[in-house]
Amino acid sequence: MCARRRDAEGTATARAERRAELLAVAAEVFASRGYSSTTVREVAEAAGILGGSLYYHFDSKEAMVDEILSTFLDDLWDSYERVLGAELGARDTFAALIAESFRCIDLYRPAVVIYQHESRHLGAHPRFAYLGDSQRRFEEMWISVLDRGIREGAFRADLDKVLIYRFIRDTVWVSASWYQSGGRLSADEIAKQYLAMILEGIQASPGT
Amino acid sequence: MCARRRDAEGTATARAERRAELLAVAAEVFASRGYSSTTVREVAEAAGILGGSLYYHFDSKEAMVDEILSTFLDDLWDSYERVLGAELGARDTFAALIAESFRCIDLYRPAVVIYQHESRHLGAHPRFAYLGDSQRRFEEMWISVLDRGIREGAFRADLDKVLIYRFIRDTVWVSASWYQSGGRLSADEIAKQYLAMILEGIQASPGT
Amino acid sequence: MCARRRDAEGTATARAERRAELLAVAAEVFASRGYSSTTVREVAEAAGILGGSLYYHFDSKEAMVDEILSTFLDDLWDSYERVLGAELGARDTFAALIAESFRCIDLYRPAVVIYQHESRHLGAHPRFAYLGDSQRRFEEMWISVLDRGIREGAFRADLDKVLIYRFIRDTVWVSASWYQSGGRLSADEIAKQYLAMILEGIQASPGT
Amino acid sequence: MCARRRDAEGTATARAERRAELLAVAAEVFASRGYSSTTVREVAEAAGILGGSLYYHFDSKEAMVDEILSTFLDDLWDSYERVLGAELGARDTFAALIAESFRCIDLYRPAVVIYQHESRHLGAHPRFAYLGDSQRRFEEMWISVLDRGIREGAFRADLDKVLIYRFIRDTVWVSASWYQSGGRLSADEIAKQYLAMILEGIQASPGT
DNA sequence: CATGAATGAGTGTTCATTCAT
DNA sequence: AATGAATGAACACTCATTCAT
Repeated sequence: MCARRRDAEGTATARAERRAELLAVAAEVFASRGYSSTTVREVAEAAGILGGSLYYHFDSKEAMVDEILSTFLDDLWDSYERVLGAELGARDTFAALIAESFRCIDLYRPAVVIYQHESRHLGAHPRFAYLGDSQRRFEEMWISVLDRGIREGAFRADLDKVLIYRFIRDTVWVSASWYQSGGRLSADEIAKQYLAMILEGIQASPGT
Repeated sequence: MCARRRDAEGTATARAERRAELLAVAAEVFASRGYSSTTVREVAEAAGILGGSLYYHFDSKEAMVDEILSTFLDDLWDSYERVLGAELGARDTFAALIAESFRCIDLYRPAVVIYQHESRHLGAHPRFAYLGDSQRRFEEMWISVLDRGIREGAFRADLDKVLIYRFIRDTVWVSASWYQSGGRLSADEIAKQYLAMILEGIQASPGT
Repeated sequence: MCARRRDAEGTATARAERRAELLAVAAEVFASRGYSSTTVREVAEAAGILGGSLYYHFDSKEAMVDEILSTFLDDLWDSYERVLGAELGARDTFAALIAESFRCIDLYRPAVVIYQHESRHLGAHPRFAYLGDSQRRFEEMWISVLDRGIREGAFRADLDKVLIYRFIRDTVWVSASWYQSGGRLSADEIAKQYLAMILEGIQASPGT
Repeated sequence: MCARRRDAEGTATARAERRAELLAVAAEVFASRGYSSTTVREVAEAAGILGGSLYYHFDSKEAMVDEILSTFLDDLWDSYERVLGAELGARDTFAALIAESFRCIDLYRPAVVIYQHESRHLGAHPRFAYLGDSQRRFEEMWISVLDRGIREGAFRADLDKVLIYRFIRDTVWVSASWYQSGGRLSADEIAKQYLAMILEGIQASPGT
């Protein structure tokens, strides 16, 4: 019985590991070649197997992106909620959200790239309704943090709130398209400098 | 003679106008659905004709994007060169380049969106080598302006130059994906506020 | 009235001439590129007009080959019948038929080439049933001449009649594919040497 | 181990056999309907599969003809070289070449037919440059054999050499268009009678 | 007579997917 | 788990043909 359970666990784990391996490969390929221009054969080839064999592990090409994207988004929202639950001041919340975003970019770079390129396109299918939901929730969250920051006097009041939101969102998330884990600059370092640019701008301070 | 010339001009113009019309439609569709996921039939349908009819005007789907992208890039570089030729200070050059960029986003929004989504993918073909060339030239130009600004004391010296470049490039150009000509905010207004955010940041000034 | 008739005749003639011109061009193009691989546009271009304009003169691409082939076959059969009507001996009939064949190759080279390449393919359509009829009549005629020649002692009796027929037919008609009117050898000269080879072979005579 | 090797051989062989089967079908269809008027779907249907399925085995329609033609030409030239290497007299070389030609017509009838109908057309593409090469080599070879035969006194000197060459080439190879393997006359028998006609002609000998 | 824009059926080809092995 | 042959719908593109001008 014990042996059996160990076996069952072993194969279940092995299966999950193989899935994860294949998804990592798929994410990388989808990110670099684009989801719809990538063929299932290319994904399979990158994984060292034949096209048809992927269908033992996944129901469809769509199911692969689905899992890639939802895994990433689930982790992202978990971390965002942890930050929001800490009940910090607006500025510190803001800084923490930026840091968490870069952490996720570091961890899920291919998924982020796919998200940016394909979310509008995929969002049309009911299966991917969660992409739109996430986006809306995302906007609400940031606008609310910005709002609070303006009320608290941490952020400028002379700018359009929605414009600030988009400015930040775009600049942060698009960095996934050039970010390289293990590159010249760490995710932390990029996060730090990006936070500085967003908050203080790139202009030399008059007093410096 | 006069009639003849008018006729000749008329037909040549009519042809060019039809091309421009169809290209505008194609650009819009490519931008919203993605180049490779858009079928030629969809473009044609959006133009109110049948798929095959597009081939009377254009050699291929590729030829369409080619014309869309190169028209945009030609105009962009013309205006950039006008700015650089004016020999302003680094800060003013910087501001003028941002303004010109937003002017082009306003004029060529679909082309810009296509450029961002497809340039890496298309750049692989020799036909689209100019996309890579443009990108390199673009980076050199901005880095050189930033360099000059740092030397002139206009920009902060404590940030990574390449990071600043990417920060600006991403934030400016990605705005094409949500910008709506005739929307709540004009291109000029967006350019102004973006310039403020880039230069001064979103943090409330201590003295205010 | 007289002027009118002259005009009417003039235009009717002009029309017929234009048709003939266009058919000559079409025949040349069909012969060199193959009927089905030749596009109507290519024919038109070779004639210096646009594709659609051919439809003022002809009902269809098919109608063009039809006219090209039937014109040739009508002339061929007229001349064959003249030969057969002369009631010569088998050998002289044979020689005259060969000569007439080469005369037609000279006059209708492109039509002959088209006939050889496309007759089986076109013959499937009821419109081109006459191609098959012609072929059958052709075989009967030659077999009967050969038969008579064998009975008269002019031709060898130790060979398969059908084989002789095919041997001659192939060697004569295929020459259309390389024959050039106005080339090094005239049609007459080729006819003479071919007749010699067919009758006497290429072996050196023992007595020479 | 033995089982494995058999398996490996088995699959490789099975694949090669399937290719050969499909190529044989394709050759037959191309030969009877013409290469460019034959659709890939027709080839597939003749093979009992669907159009797209052919692309599992072959890269393109072009790749199919390519393989069909080059397989035939490779074998043809191998056998020609064996004949030429035997260093026989001109007449025997001549006879052996004719015999080998008919052997190849018997073996590769559809390929021969395709070669005759499409070689000019296909030869334009660089991929099929070997068709032109083969043709030139072919002419050189025959002309040289004829030359030698004339010098040796085996062949008549009063005929145009190039004309003899074309006479033979056409008459021999066009026979592929009507030859039926397993028909009334065997390839050997046809070769024998053709050789007789070419060498001695069809005229009754004076002494007989 | 000829143009040029459009049609629509059909072509070669691709590709996600299936399934017996 | 993976293979490999096959499917079939969809794609970019071609081309004979039409027709208002």
